[in-house]
Amino acid sequence: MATGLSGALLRWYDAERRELPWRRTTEPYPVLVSETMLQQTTVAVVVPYFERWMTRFPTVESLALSDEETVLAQWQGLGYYRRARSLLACARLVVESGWPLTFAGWLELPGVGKYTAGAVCSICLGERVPAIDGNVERVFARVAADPSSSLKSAATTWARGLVDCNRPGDVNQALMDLGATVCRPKNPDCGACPVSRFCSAFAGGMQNSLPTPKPTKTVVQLTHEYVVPFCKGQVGVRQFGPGEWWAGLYGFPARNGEKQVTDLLTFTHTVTHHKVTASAVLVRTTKMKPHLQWKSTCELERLPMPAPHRKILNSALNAIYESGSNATGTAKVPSSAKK
DNA sequence: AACTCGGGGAT
DNA sequence: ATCCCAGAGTT
Repeated sequence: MATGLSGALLRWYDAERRELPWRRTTEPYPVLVSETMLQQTTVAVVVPYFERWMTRFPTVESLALSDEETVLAQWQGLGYYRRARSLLACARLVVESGWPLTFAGWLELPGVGKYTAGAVCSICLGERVPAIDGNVERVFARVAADPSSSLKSAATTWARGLVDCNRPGDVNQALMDLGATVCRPKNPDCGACPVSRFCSAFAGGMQNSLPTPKPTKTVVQLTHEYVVPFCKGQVGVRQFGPGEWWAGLYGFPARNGEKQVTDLLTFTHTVTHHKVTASAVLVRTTKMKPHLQWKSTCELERLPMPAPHRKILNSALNAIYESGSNATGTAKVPSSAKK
């Protein structure tokens, strides 16, 4: 029987926990998929990706037998595409050698760091190891009223004591649920908090000034102009190379002085500390430039593209189908071209 | 320790 | 517009 803070936390968790699709099981495969998707990504965004992924790759064997492009296509739009490659590599290692049975074994898998190893081991194996994410760091900073700018080490020591019980996986997930729904970054709901009586920040009325905010990085402004080449019903794309953003994924080439263009759209997207103002134009050509890969709309659906380029593609397909609507008015925008 | 790597939702 | 999210890997 857990007592004190962890006991109050678990009682709250049993009553208030979020019902999430990956919480229906403690099998390592779905748990690893969810934990990988959740790295630096919000729960609401992950849920539909997780459901689709488990339908497309229901078992670790089915994932291991897939090719990288198919895997990346399932991941497209989630960002941090290294995670998808790591997950594929994990699947192949696991099919070869079996699931790791210890924290140290999990740490050796690609894309599995201390957080993910702790989460999977505690949830699937019942190992008493902490899982320190941004939520847990924030909860710790407030409970301990710790103003430090580097909380990882102290939060780990603190959480090690909390998970030393019969339900380490639930303690870890309870801390994250608490951080996500009650001990929020802004305006924490201390009135609804099950551990407020253990919280030093609450006692001192400092919950809104902890944790200490990190210095903001300066944002670099960039402008990217893209061209969507169109020829005989096919679209020209290129694969991003090593060292480029979105290496290995597909998208559109930079505009290079093309005339006779159709304006498509202008929008901004943010890549870490870069703010890019992107614009794209459509160019209808009569020759398929050989340095590009020419794809039908059907093939484009299955191609892994980062979100901004998928957005450009959809805009281009809309423009093409509008101008190409025939006398019978039967031309339709493919469902994949909807926003 | 500092940096890269995506994208989106909440405020 | 800013913050920050169930972080990991590299330099």
